[in-house]
Amino acid sequence: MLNKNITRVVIVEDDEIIRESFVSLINSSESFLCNANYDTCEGAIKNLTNDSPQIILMDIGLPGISGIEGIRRIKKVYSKVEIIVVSVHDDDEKVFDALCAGASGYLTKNIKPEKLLSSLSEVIKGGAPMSTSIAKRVIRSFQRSTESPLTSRETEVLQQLGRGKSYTMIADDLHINKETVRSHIKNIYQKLNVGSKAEALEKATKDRLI
Amino acid sequence: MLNKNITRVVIVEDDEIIRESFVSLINSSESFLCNANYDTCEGAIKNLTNDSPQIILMDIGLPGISGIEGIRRIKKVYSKVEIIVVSVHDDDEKVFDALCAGASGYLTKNIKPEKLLSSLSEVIKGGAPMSTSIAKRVIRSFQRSTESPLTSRETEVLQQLGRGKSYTMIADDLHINKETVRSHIKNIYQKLNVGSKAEALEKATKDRLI
DNA sequence: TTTGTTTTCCCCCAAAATGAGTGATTTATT
DNA sequence: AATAAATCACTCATTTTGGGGGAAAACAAA
Repeated sequence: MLNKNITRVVIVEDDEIIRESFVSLINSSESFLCNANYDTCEGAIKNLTNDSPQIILMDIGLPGISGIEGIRRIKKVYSKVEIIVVSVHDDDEKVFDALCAGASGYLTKNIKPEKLLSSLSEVIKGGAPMSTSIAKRVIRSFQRSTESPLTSRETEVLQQLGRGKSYTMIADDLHINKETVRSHIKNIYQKLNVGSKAEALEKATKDRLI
Repeated sequence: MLNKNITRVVIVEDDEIIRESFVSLINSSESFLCNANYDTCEGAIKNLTNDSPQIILMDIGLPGISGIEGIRRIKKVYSKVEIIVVSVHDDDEKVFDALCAGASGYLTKNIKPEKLLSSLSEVIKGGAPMSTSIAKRVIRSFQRSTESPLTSRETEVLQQLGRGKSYTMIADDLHINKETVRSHIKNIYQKLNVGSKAEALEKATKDRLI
C-alpha cells in the first residue's frame, strides 16, 4: 500500500551522475520519493500519467526537446504538477523562458543538498523556490534602466504607445495637446535612432526603458 | 572610529511597536546597526545623506508620502542603497509597484526574526530576499492565464500588436496574409468584447492573456 | 545671465493603418 | 457529421502615422 503522505518526485536530467545523486538525495528524505527518473523529456512525458508525480525536477539543456518546451507540454496537459528547474544556466533568457513556460521554481545546479530538499517542501506549500542569483534577476526584471536617454515625459508617452494607445488617446490621458505628443514621439525616435512605433518599442523593451 | 564591517540599516515604519522591535532585533546582531529610524519617508529622506545606510527597511502604508513613492525618490538620488519592503500588504499591485519603484526585496510583516536578519545578509550579498507568498506572486507574473478565450494563434497576433506592430508586419512575421491577421483581430475583439487595439491590450494585460 | 533642456504647441502633406462590413475555403478535432 | 480554428478576399470611410517645417514658455545648470 502506498504511503499517502509521501510526495512523488520525478527527475529529468541527462547527466547520469547528477541524476543519480539527486535520486539518492531525495530518497534519503522521509517526505519524498523519487519513483522515476529520465534523461529526456520525451521519456518523462510518456510515463507521466503512470508516475503521477507532484513535483518534477527539470534540467534545461537536454537532448531532443528542450526542458523549456518540455515544461510547456507537461503543464499543458498536467497543469497541477509543480516543475522546478535545476540548471547551470542562469541567464535572463533561459530563466524568463522557463518561468513563462510554467516553472514554479528555478534552482542553479550548485545548490546545497539541504536547500534542494527545502525547495521541494517550499513548492509543495505553494511557494516559489529560487536560487539567490535567480531571485535577483527576477526582481531586476521589474525595474527600468537608470541610464535612459529619454526624459520622464518621453518615457510616459512611450509607455502609453506600448499599451496600444493612439496619439489622440495619449494626449487625452496626459492632458496635453496631440501635437505635443507628436513632438515627444519625434524626439523619442531621434534619440532611439528609429523611425517607427514598433522599432521604438523593440529597442525600449530590450534596453529596459519602459 | 566607525566599525567598517558593520552594515548600517535605517528603518521607516509608522507603527512604533513594530519599529522598536525591528530596531532591537537588528542591533542584537553583530553585523548590523540600526543607526536611525523614522515614522515617515519625509523624515528618512531629510537625513539620508547623514545616516548613509546600506539598507533601508521600508513600510508601505505610511502617512504622508507613501512607501512606494518614497522608494522612487530615494533610489533616484541614492541609487546604491538597498531597500527592502516590510509590509502587511501582499497584493499584486503593491508588490509590483514596490519592485518597479526600485525595491531589492519584499518581506511580509509576519516574518520570523532570524529570517529578517538573513534577508539583510542576503541583500548585501546582492540577492533579492522575498517572503514565500511574494516569490509566488512574482513568478506567477511571468505566467499567462490558463483559461484564455483566445486560441494560440490569436494570442500570438495580440502579442505582436502589443509590440506596436502593424497588421502588415504581423502578417510578415507569422508568414500569413494581412487579411488573415485582420480576421484574427476581428475575432479577438469579438471574444474580448472590445472595439480597438488599446482596449484589447488593456483587457488582455489585466486578464494575463498575453 | 546666458545657455541648454524640457515641455508645450502649431501647420502641411501623403502614405499607411484601422475598423466595420460581408463573405469563403481549408484543415483539424471531436 | 459537426464544430472550431486558421486561412484568404474585397469594399469603404476614417484615423493614424511619420516626415517636413517651425516656435514659445518653463526650468535647470553653468
